[in-house]
Amino acid sequence: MSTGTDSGVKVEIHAPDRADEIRDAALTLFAELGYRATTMRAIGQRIGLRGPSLYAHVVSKHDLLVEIMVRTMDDLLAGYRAMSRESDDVVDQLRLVTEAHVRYHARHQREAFVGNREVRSLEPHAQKVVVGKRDEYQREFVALIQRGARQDRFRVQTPKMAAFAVLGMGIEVASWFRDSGPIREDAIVRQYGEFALRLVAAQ
Amino acid sequence: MSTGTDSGVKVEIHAPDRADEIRDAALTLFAELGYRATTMRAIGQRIGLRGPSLYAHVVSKHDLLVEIMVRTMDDLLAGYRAMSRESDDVVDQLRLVTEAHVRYHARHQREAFVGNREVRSLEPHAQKVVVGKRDEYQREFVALIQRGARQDRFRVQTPKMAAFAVLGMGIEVASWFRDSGPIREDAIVRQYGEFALRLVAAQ
DNA sequence: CCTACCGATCGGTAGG
DNA sequence: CCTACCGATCGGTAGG
Repeated sequence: MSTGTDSGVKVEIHAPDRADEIRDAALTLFAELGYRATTMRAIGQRIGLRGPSLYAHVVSKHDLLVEIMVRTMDDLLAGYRAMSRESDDVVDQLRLVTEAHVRYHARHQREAFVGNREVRSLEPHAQKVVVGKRDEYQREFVALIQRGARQDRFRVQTPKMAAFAVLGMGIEVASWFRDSGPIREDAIVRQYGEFALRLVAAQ
Repeated sequence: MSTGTDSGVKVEIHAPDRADEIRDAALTLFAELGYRATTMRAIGQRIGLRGPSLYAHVVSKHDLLVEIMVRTMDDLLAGYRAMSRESDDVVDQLRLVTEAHVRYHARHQREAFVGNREVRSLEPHAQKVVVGKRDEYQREFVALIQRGARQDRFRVQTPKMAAFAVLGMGIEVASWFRDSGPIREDAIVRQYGEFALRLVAAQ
């Protein structure tokens, strides 16, 4: 066991066991084909197992989706909190949390794609949990922009709309960013941080 | 037959026949459940038919998806072109095409959701056609922002990133806008048009 | 971790 | 536009 950084957040790194391998294979296929179109057989095939063998390590296909989506939202929330603690200045905070948001979506495209596409594939209870976390994440951005507006550092009429615009442009990075493309991850992250400040007309 | 306006574009309005009814029911279910999870029986049920009866009006389930997605991209492209013809000023143009983009995503949430979620459910040929149209739409925004940058009306380092940011924030409107919510469609449309100009630091 | 297999679902066709 | 039905797929279990 050791610790590493990802989006600036300390995360546990441990030797990947079978369950982790399965989750990773599932994530790849859920992103490529969609949850419904992915079969347990295909997930097994990616790691040299037969479909039924997976059930020694995971509860069900649905449970794989839940674990993936809960982890995604927890990582985003942890990234937000870590970054907002880095500064007391609301302008810096908005830049930092936007950068973390965009970096996550550039680096974790599979998670972002599945998270946005498969919410409706979750059973009602799991959906409530995941949507709750997503709403919490969104509310953090809204509250931050409201704070900035109250301090007269941001010029926005509706903090909610500005927050959703910042979140939305960042989410879409997951759909077009390619590691092999001409635009570097750091360039995107910095540029979108700047875009966020422009959006709220930061003073 | 008569004509109406939608996103400022003249579109043919005709008495909806069975095929239109089926497409609309399919669109609703594709958006709610996803393409794979939607059955022909369920589509039929929404309009009082049995599953097999649909085949008198449509070729296949896949063909329904193709028709829906091609129409979506054609409507977006037509909206873009209609709006960009409304002005010679690049600042006005960016505001107008962003407004049309956002209005489409506020009004056609089902189409937007399916369009973004189900590209990978298309057969290779159909996927090439739809992705081609989407790329064309994106290139229009990039070219417009490049033009504005050359005229020194926009201050952007990478027109492509600014274009994708504008497109992305608008696309996400389809995920959170609710007709019954506190924010009115016109308010969103105007605000996002303004956001686009702020993003490119329009002079 | 495997093979064999069950039960259910579903797109599409046959034949009226 | 319907009922009856085929052929294929798939999540998950049994039993080793």
